[in-house]
Amino acid sequence: MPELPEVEVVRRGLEPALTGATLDRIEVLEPRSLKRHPGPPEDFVHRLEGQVVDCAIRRGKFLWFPLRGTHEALVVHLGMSGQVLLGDEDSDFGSLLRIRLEVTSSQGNPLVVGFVDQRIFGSMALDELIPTPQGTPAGKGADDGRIPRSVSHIARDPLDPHFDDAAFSRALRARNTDIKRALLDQNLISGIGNIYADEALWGARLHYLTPTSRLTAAKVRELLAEVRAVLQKALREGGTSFDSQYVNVNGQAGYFAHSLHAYGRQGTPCDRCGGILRREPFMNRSSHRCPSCQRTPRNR
DNA sequence: CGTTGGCCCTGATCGC
DNA sequence: TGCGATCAGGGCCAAC
Repeated sequence: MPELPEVEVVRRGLEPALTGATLDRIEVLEPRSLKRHPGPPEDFVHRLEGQVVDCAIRRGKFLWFPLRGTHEALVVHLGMSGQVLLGDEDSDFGSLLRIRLEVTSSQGNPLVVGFVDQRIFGSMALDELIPTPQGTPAGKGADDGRIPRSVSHIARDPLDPHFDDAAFSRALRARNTDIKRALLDQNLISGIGNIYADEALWGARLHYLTPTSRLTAAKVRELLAEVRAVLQKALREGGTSFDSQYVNVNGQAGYFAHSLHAYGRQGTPCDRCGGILRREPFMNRSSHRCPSCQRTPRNR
């Protein structure tokens, strides 16, 4: 479940179950799901077994779980198709189950966490926590500034109270690229993927190829407001689910797909002006826009 | 340095 | 029904 709202839904599902939980037994069914882990699967398993999870933190689309009394964390990224499901020893997580974690909750209840991932673009890893210069909470659910080394290059996300709007605006406008590529650059602003980029650009009436250098500070503020509005609304509706692939920790789908204005709506009328929405190739994926209220920018 | 294209994967679905 | 082509919501990194 890739973008910020879907990952936050997962974090909120895991937080009460895993805070204070002990990792009893770990089974790696697909070693490629550990591609971010620096050692072999046995190393991952042995270093993790017996550890206690302290909390559940998210920055952008990355999740991590600091381990009590250590400077390490279990890092989770869902990639394009990852799910984290909660169950018990009788749960059948299906043939796409890649990693299985047996835990005992802080209440003493046995639980099983299933990491399911069709495309194996997602992964789990054990990583060192390093301090950030500012020391402010590193992400949602954090109470200190420590962050996994492998996540430290990821920018804060727009729902983070420490996200710096003015610095973002300056950095964005200094770039020599188009606005959608910039919105998808997790080193500049994190948590936005193809769906919410298209939705925010529709909201701000911006074509995805608009050069960032042409944006005024006021337009960036407007865009940022649209980004936040769409992310928050999606979060309230439990995220976007097109199929059974994008679900919360209990396997349930979100409702935001009903609220989309642009993504996946090619051929249907724009909710704002009635123009027929288009889907166009972009960066080996696709972009969705209204041809009349998101006009193609003039060259230069 | 910043920017960009290509690539990593599997499985569901579509069109012939 | 069979089968190849196409597509999927992400991130990394080599090459420029």
